Amino acid sequence: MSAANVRTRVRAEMIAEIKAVAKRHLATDGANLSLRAVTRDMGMVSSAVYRYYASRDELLTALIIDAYDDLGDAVDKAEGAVDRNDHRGRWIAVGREMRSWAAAHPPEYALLFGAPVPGYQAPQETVEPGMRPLRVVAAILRDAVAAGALRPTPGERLPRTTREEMARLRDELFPGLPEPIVFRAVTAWSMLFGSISFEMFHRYGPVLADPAAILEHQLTEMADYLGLR
Amino acid sequence: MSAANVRTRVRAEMIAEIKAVAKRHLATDGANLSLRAVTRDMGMVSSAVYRYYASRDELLTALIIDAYDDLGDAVDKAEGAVDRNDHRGRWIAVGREMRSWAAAHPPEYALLFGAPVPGYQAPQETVEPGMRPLRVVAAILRDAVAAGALRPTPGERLPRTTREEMARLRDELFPGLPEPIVFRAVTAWSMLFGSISFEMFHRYGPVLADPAAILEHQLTEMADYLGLR
DNA sequence: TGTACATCAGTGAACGCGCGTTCACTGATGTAC
DNA sequence: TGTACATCAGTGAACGCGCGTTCACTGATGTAC
Repeated sequence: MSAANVRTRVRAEMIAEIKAVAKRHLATDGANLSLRAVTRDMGMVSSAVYRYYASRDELLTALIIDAYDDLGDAVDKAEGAVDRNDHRGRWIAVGREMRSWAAAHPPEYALLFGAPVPGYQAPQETVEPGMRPLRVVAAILRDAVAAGALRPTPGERLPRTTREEMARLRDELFPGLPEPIVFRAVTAWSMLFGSISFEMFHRYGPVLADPAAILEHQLTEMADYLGLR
Repeated sequence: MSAANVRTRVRAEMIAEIKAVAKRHLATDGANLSLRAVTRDMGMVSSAVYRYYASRDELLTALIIDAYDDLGDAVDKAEGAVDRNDHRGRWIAVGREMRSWAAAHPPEYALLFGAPVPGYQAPQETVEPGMRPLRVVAAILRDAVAAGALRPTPGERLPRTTREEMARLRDELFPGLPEPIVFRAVTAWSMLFGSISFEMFHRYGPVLADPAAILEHQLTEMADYLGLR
């Protein structure tokens, strides 16, 4: 309750407002977000934002991290609500929630998963929050293997470079999983993003009537592919 | 050889040069392509470009159509080189060529398949060239069905809305194919784009050593999934 | 083949707008004694 | 509790740059007779 806390709190509120306004601008401007436009909306002078962010890129980074965390929280929550032994249901919950979140936050989705912003290099600190959903998938597969609930993949032979790649990925993300399963996880994950991106970026041509239903079915087919039962 | 042809030819060359320079700029500027920068590179005054394109968006549209056609040609050529009865090989050739083309033209890939350019609405004339590769896939599946070379998909029940959606898609793109096969084609296609986009937009985190090999294996798994033998 | 006229490409200046960032400043808020 | 000083948020002007598009113009190229 010290006096200092007032200034600190006001500062936190300002940061929150800047980000909120900036998020609204993402919707129309995409990645060429304008600091001046943001401050204009807030009734401030453009230079004032430099009390909070050292540059436009720093604000962009903050928005990216926020978005990844928001997505990560949503996925955690959705997946956490499913019975731990229902590995198939957990996987589907993750995919379904990824799509729901994207549909609810199109500009953020584009920012995180669309083409990189020209001239902007995402700093290291964005990497870890970006991995959260995939880590959840890794945990599901790990649990399934531990419970003996993963149908073995048909004895397939990965090419050597690919197998090494998957081993590397396992060490980072999928501890303890055999390479072919890591491989299938990557493939299913690609499918998920391809499908969501098609919908979000309107690449299906004519608008689909019920993209959620389509994804739902795709997720069950990918569950089979992953060997989840 | 009439005199008029000279002016016409020069004009065509100018258009080609404008597009070539604009393509180079796509690489650095992405979708916020600048007409002034293009004309500057050509040693022209900025207003001169209006003799060739009525607006920046018109130039963007021309670039998009060119890119779709370039991709379409590449896919046609790659797929056409495979034995007609090797349906599996034809599918793999399509996917492989899509990736090669993307890897060779990252800015064009981002333009076609990344997040939509803010404030730019792709006109109708870009739709048809954009469908070309998927039409090739449709032809492969049609041939495979006609040759009795498609393993039947396990008797799966699509949800009603999804089945209707697939029937609609069939009428547009996949004449004569049963809904479950259309569905699997859409899913495999999503996987392909997800995988290419992950690579092109650097969403795999650390750079992969051999993304082409990974995609190759993914394509064979998707061939199994499609029922191609 | 030569001449008068029409077409068209490219110029240069301008309009009106946008942007990120810096800097010296005012005035309010917080801290130390 | 009151006062002197330090911190910090926000201002307003400016720098130096970018952009798309319009417009009246010059001069070269092409066409009709």
